[in-house]
Amino acid sequence: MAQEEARKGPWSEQEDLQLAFYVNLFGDRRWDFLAKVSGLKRTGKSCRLRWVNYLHPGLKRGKMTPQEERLILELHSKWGNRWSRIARKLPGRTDNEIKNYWRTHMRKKAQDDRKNKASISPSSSFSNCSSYFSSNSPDVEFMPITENNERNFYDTGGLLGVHEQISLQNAGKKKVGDQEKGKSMKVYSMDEIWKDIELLSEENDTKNKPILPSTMWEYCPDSTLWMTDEEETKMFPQFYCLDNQDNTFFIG
DNA sequence: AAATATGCCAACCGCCGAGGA
DNA sequence: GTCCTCGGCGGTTGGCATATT
Repeated sequence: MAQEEARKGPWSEQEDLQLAFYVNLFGDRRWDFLAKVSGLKRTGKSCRLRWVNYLHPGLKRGKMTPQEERLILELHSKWGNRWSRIARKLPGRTDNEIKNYWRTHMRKKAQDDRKNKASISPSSSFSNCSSYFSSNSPDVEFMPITENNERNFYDTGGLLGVHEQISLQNAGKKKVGDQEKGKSMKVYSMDEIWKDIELLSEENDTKNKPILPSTMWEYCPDSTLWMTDEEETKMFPQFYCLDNQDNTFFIG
């Protein structure tokens, strides 16, 4: 079968909404499936990346704190470029973010070191790092997570509803910042959600592309879609939940 | 004010391992 | 045991924003 050419490049807000909606519906595991079901002309990989690095509700934005910097330095000296592993110890930070951070800041630091070395004594840039730890640093494990209890950041389940977060992102135009995470359940009507999507499709001039596949279920050959409430709750700790009585969505 | 350099970040690419057929 | 698909990971690149000259 001739696969349609996958879309590449920056994601539109409409695509983000679409992806977030379907991730909340089906969970964040089967990315190929999600890519198909959602009607997005993206690869599963691309969807996963977008979710993990940008749309995930638990994401922290903004500058690294000194504690985070210290932790990155320490973990990198321990594990090297195992960014995903390091990221697991920094809740809300992605491997990509840490990788980028390391590249820019450490490159700069290395340059500075080189300058310093020229004037002081010869030493590796890491000896510099270790002195950084020993000095003024309290316990580096400021976020104690045991190996067993290690929560994979990529698992679905953040504090902020996707719709809420995307709205915030739209309001703040990309830079989410350290906004207060949603502490209470928020209720959206179907109309609100779809209005958002419709607005976006108008803005982006999507030329009447359907947001949803004609019948969603034709993409769901898999019995896992029919789970008990309990199973579903476990799998999707946070999702849109349709209230039949007043036709609203809960995000919880 | 314009040109250039640098910083930052999103996204792609290719490789690898796990799991299923 | 082999092949295939998919997800995850690390490296890299491209483009936009900001700073500097």
